[in-house]
Amino acid sequence: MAAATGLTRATVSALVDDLVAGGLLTELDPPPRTGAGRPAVGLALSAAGPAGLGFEINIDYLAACVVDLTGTVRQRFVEYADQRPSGAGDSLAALGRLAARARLAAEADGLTVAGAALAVPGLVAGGGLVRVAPNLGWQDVDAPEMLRSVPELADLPISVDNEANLAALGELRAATKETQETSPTFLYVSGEIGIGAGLVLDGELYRGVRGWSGEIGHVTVFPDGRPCRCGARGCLEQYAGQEALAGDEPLAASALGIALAAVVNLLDVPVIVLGGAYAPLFAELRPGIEEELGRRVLTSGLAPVVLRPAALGADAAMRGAADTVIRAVRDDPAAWLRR
Amino acid sequence: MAAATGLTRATVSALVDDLVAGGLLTELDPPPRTGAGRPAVGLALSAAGPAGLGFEINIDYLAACVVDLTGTVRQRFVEYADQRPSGAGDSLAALGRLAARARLAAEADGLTVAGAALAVPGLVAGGGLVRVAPNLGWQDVDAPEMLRSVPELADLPISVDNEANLAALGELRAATKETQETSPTFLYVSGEIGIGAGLVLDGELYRGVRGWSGEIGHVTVFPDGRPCRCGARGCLEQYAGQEALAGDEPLAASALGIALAAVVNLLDVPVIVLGGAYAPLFAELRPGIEEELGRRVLTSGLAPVVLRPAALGADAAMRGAADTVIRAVRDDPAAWLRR
DNA sequence: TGGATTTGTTTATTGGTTGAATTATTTGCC
DNA sequence: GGCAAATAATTCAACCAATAAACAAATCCA
Repeated sequence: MAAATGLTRATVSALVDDLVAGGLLTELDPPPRTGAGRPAVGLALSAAGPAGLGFEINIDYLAACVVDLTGTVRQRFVEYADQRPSGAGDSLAALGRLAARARLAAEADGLTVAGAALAVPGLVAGGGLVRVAPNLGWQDVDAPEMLRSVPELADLPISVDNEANLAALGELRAATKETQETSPTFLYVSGEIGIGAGLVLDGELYRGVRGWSGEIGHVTVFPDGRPCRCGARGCLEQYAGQEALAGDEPLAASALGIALAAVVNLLDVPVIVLGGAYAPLFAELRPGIEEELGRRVLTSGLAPVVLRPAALGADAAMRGAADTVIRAVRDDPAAWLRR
Repeated sequence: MAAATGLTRATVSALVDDLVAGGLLTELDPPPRTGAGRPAVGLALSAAGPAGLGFEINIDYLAACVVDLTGTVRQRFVEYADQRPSGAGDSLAALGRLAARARLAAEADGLTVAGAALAVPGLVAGGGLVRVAPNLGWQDVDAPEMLRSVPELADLPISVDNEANLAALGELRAATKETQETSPTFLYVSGEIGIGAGLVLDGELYRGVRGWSGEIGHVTVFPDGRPCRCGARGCLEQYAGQEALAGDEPLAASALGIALAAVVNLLDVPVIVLGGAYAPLFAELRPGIEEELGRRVLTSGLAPVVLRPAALGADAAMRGAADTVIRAVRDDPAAWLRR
């Protein structure tokens, strides 16, 4: 570690001692074999320290999970039920109960939940206010406030973010764990009734100046095409949204390919992850998308764009939500130790 | 400054002393009036310290300039001549002579040129190799190597970058100076024979993983439209490139608007700057572009996209190039003091 | 078993920041 | 004109985190 950071061994020792004492790191009991010389003490993120509570509310399910520092899912609760008739109050109350169960189970397991984050399929303003979630029928819902009224969650900092953004973060965590790459760049595309995207640039989610990035569903594919509920014509959503997919649409893959080619031409994104309803359809969609990418991406001859399905499936958003909590601890461990 | 940085006045004093001694800052002679109490010593970036040498090679001109720490252009040389028949060797030799004149004039004026950067209308690989500059007829030209063979430039670090990227940096500098905003987000679009773009996110140029970002000219506008030299159909370049503009094209503004709407939907970019050949045509292009943006950007009802012409005109790229040198000094002044 | 090798700890030292006190220079009021 | 209040800059001892170098510990290999 000293070699990797440029600090002296003494400094690293002092810092590591603090982190071990604070429960963020643990020393591995069978020390790793390192060859000649005194064996190094193995270090790993602690599985007993702070944890993140992530939850998601979507059209047909509620879900909550607790993820520890190592990225392992320690608790996972899913409740399938159509949320559209419920209204925000009932949905959030039910989600609160689910989350409370997850938290209690995790703390019985020795974890300390450091915070919570909620994924919603809609536009979220700063402060966690859900501006509008069209498919849930929500408008201006103060989700953190309502969740905090559950006694078991009252003391937690609760943040809210868009489902596609958090799913992208979930996939980011999965990708950095899988490959060794520390700061990958990719676009996560979530096909639901609408189409959202989360853009990860150099290992960081790019939310846009006002948090309105990722609206790939309203990128124009056919300028004079079908009218969209947004008022424009030819939006991607009309050709590759869930309704279009259900209607045996030959245009879905091609339309996606055209829109994704624009993203790659603009941003030089080397990897595209297909999630939501696209994940199970990956095999069928792939050829059509790749054909358009190959044709329309200027640099496709130099390096082809990699296309893959979401590694976490439907859990991506909830896992990403939990990960935002973990990430906050990891980014400033001293703040956690001072608490 | 102590209040702004959170450091103590003692610390700020010590650091400022170093910067003044090193010629990076100067104390203002008539101290600014601050009200009651002992007047503060005014500080400003030194106009006599390190400076950046920026140059540009384009189809019909060569240009070089020297910009000081304050952002003021201290020397500016432009030589109009068609570079297409010249070949890379002759063009770079002529540019080298121009740059040498600029440097000597600047140093006679008390400046120390800290480095140089070159803007080219083409794809640049890491290390400054110009992969391809289609409109100059260049292929795999080691521009830094050839420029360093000019004796007056031999000792300078020379970098090379794409014209649109550097022009975006030039506009960034102009925008931060104009408004107080420290890290603006905008897209700079350069209309030349091809169409390039430089994307500035939160005050930083985003080059893409492999440096291939900004290829907005090959974003699809009409999927089954005109064939493009890149092999695809319906690329923006075919409708809003310089040739299309010259041909009295009613589609140029609308096509641009469609492509720009995609950028805004994806990235939530609040400002778009039109440069290159678009700058003088701004008034004509604006209504058509704004119409499409209003229609196709999902959040245009919440906050309209701001459209403006390039503040620096044709000098943007060269100024941006010089600014990269200045920026390096500003980002790590200690390195400059240690030199 | 002993030397080579690598890791971890101890120790005095250093360099940069802090905090409090001090000095300097103005404005505004009587 | 003089004095108080306000603000800025400097000085200096104390502190803290990181360093460097020496030392101790634990392994491998001959």
